Amino acid sequence: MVNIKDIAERAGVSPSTVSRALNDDPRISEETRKKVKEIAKRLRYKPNHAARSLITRETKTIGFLILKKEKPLIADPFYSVILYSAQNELHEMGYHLLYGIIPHGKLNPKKPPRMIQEERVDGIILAGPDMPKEFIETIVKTGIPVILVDNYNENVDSVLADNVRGAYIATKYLIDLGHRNIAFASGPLDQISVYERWEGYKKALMEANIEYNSNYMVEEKELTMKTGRHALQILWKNDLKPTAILAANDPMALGIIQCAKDMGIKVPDELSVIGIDDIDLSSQFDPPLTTVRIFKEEMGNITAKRLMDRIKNPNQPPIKIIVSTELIVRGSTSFLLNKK
Amino acid sequence: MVNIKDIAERAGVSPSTVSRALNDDPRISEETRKKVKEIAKRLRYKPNHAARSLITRETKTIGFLILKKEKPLIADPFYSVILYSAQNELHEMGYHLLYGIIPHGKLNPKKPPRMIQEERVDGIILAGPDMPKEFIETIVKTGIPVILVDNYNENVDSVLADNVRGAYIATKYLIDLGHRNIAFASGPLDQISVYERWEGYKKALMEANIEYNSNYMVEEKELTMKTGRHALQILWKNDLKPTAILAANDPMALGIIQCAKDMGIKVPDELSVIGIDDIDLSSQFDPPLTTVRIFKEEMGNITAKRLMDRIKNPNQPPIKIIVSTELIVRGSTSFLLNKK
DNA sequence: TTGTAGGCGTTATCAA
DNA sequence: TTGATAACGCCTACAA
Repeated sequence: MVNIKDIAERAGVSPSTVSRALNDDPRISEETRKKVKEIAKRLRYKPNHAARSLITRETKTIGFLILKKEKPLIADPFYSVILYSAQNELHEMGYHLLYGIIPHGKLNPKKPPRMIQEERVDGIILAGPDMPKEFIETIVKTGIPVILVDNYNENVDSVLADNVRGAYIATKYLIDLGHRNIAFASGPLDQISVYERWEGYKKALMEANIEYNSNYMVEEKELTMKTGRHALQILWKNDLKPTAILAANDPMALGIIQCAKDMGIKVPDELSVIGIDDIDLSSQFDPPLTTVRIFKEEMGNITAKRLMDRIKNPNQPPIKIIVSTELIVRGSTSFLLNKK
Repeated sequence: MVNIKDIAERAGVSPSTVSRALNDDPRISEETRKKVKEIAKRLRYKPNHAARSLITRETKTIGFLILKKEKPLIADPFYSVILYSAQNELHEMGYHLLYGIIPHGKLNPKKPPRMIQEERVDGIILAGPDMPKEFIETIVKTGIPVILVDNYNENVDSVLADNVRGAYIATKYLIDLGHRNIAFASGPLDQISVYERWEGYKKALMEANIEYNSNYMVEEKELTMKTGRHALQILWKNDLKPTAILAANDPMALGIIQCAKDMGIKVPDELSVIGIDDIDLSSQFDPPLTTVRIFKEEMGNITAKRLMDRIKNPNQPPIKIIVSTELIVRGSTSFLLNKK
């Protein structure tokens, strides 16, 4: 690979002049700058990253860390989109993305990840709600800029969807359709986004003077189609069956719809179902799922931008960025039919 | 961050001794080695990556490149799994993964990606069937070790699922169930894996002396539930309707099942449907999808391992690794019922 | 078995 | 406006 010295020789100047010309140092003559740049281009010169970062102490690389649970070895499409859009944004700004996925068992919350210890990254994105608090704080202590996506910690920047409002507008929509017996098929409440959705659900009920009924709330361990099915079976044991269900996310909603079909319950005539996420599948389902859209791509972009900003200006107080949500009405919800 | 000099001082030896002790150079005394390592550990020393790679010319980093189409901004779960398992394997071997996603329009096939030009990676994984040939060859020309996943090029290593056999065993299974009118809901044939699946399908027909009927083949532009639905509608226009359909992948198969339900066609009684991929959803579907399992995780692992091997021993001829496939019988297929 | 010195490619400092 | 020189942290001849 061609280096700065090669260019210097050909241009008849010193290596430091070349370096300055290439970095647009103002105190270099237009003439030499031009000449140097031309030669550099002709020779397809690219600065050696290791050498540069050794002295500048900048890697122009951002780490993206995500935790992996044992059981569902699925890569969650939600984070795939975040990953994509974040890297896209970073690339525009001349940064690279170092991707790390930590198997759940292997995490040592007291030890910063290798990419930080080896000084391979200038900042780090922590994705997902199950990042242990202690681990986050270990990383913060290293002094590296950090940002959280789909998670919250008061000491660092974070980007979240407006889950409270998302669940709220979904529930309110059901109420406006005439429903009163509205259930919430929940996931693990220790995940902040799930918890917030639960809050939004309750808030809408309260505003409509509908009493919260704990029999209408099922807390599942996971957010999958399978647990959705399971939730419906539990809910259906109630004497007074719900006429509408808000699911904590789309896969659960889809599971509920499927299970309802199996049980001979008509969706949406006998049961309205609404999800949260707007995954791709939802629009293709039968019936197409009414749901709350999360702007995932925007979340990824914003995460990247905010992290860059913090790297440039480190002395800012932590902020929490809430990305709005939007109701998408499709076919899985309908007016309450007066059957009794 | 603590460096080799800090350790040297504390240990009362020279920096080079520290370096040697840490790298297990045999001509260092057990005693000093022990002492040095202990201090290093206590001080949480991690070698600075930039400095090391500047001299060793090794980055201990592998690039993972994937193309992004304009339309479906979805991150394909297939590659998410490959990505995960490859990075997992690389991590075990002390390597990092630099993730790059190229928007389809932005690709310049004549220009190696920035991560290569800046010498940030020791090798590169190219994922996906739509990587332009010219681009692959541009990269090969740089001399960097390359491996392809779900794609093939005679000049480089590649890892593929055994698509021919997968489609073959699926089709054969349908034939063994008594079906004769078997359709193939295809995706774009310029994708190697789709093409191979088509071949496997034809091979099974031929062996059973069933004539290939081009009316039973629909080539869709994409491999989604939507195109699956569309394919069924086309196929159903035939005078002699198929009694079984092999879909080019699982989402298409699921779309076919859904559409069949809408049209009042009973699956599997009136129509057997079989997919290829075994995505997570398939087992949860109603009816659960009979499909051909692709060992995605294994493909990712093997890709990483082979690339490492090639980095260590560069002078090997290119090889093509075919990972076997496996039939998973579930509920979407059944014996042909004699209705006429 | 260990230490000294030089160099990897780049940028930063100090002179000129 | 430019050049020489040092330095970043590590590794590796060569010397001791």
